[in-house]
Amino acid sequence: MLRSNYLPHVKAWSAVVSRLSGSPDNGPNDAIRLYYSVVKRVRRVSDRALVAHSWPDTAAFNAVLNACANLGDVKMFCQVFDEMPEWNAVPDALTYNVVIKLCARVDRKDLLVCVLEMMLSKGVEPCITTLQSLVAAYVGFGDLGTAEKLVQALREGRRDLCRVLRDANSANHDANEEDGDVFGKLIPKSVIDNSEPPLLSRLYRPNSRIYTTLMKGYMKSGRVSDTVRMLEAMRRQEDSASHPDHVSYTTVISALVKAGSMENARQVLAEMIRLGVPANLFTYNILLKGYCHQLQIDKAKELIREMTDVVGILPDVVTYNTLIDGCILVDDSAGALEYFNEMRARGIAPTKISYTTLMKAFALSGQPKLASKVFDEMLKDSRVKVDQVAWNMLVEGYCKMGLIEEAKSVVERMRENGFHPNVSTYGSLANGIALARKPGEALLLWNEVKERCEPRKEEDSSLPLPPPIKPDEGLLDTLADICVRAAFFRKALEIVACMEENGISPNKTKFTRIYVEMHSRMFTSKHASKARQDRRRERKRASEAFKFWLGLPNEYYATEWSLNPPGKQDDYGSASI
DNA sequence: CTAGGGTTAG
Repeated sequence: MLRSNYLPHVKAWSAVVSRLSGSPDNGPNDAIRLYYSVVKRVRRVSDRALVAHSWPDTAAFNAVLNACANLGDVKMFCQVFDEMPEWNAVPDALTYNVVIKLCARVDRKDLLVCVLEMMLSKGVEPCITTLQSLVAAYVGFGDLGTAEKLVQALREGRRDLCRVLRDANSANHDANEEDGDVFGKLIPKSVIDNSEPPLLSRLYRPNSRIYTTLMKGYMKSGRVSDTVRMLEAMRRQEDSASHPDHVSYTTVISALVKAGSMENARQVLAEMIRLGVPANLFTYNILLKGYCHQLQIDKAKELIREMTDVVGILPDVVTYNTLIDGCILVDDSAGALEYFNEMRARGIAPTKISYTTLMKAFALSGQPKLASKVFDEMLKDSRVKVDQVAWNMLVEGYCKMGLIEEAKSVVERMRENGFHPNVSTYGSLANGIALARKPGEALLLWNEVKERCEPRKEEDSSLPLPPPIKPDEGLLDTLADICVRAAFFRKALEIVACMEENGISPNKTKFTRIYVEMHSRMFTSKHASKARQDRRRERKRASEAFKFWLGLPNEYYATEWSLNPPGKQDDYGSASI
């Protein structure tokens, strides 16, 4: 079989897998597919030793596992992991670092310490980035307390890190057991039963990456002074490996920019320059965003001039995307277009974010036709792939103008192209419907939203059902608002019940005001015909139920509950709050 | 230059 000679060397195919594993869009899936296509061909060769050069090694597995982790696919991860012995590939520190990343992706904070313990018990020595991954994972969970304890323990030269983490974790037992059986084999929780946890085999000094990871935690949670204090502490460190570098400074600048302290942010930049720590494009882009958000476009332009002319850093696509968004913030859609064209003229390729941001400029300024033209350009540009956000922006453009029919036909096209509307799409439609004053459309929309809220059942997955959605406050409040105004009280009650199921408290004050202003004199006409009164009965019942929910005086206060027809009790079901 | 600190769109 000559064919077997055509099997690529593991170094070659795993390099591709590695590159794909972290790339956006379908990269991780392609990575896994590539792995299986090679492995399948190797398995077909009767004497596998002949194609040993193609066997996946530990590095190849790490790349595939990274793809699984990026997808958050625990089942696939365990499946690939279990195939390692077949090829004599032994998990190394990097493999377990990817496991840590997987735990972070799928919300299993409780398993982080188990990974560390398993590494130690299997004799795999953690590397410094293992510890950084752990810090990053805790930071990602918003658990800065544990992240701090971890860093502090490292600083103190402690080797009982597992003990430290177990103690920190003992507070929260609410582990998500759903993946337990899948994870069970990979990371046995039994390791943390009674016995004293293993000790680190050596000491680890925190480096500036670890400190910066913790700083990022402070930054993300808006703790500006802690971020700045961390920088100061790093500067006082004796060992140069923990001194702040350009990323540390940039993180501080990011924290200050987020807090709107542009003056202070500029001072940190000046400090970087003074100390000879090179600011880079990231640093400038962050500052740029700050000026745009402060609506200081002039300052933004000045900064770019300084960056280009003095420092010699050229703007990139992110710079331009930020500037385009900055124009939108000051209602300058023409300026947004100018920057877009300037960018292209300079040979900087627009990304899907560039196109979508430019669409936003036209959508928000009431020019859906122009937004649509940008969308068409995007479709023609082979370098970018139209995604959900772009479709949503197109829908938003029409909804912003109350052009419901156009918006609906875009949603149809969107479906034909394989994208299901999401909460954001529905939010735009709801706003458009409110603007167009077409409450009948709101009923249709609510029916669809209601369908998508239902948890899907495994059995009837014969058809590719759209994924379930978790409606947000904006969407439900808008729908309820429309229904209350249109006196669709039955539907309004359904929607507010849905809000409460999703932990959103409906704005009763607002709905009461709308009810009193618009409907308090409803059903008071004495001149209606008998037939008309009959037709109105159901609506009146709904109205009373809604008043009951609002806490307004209603006929239930004056009437015996038992007077309701027994079979009709359910009518009020959604009102029983 | 793969897991591994800092930027942009709904």
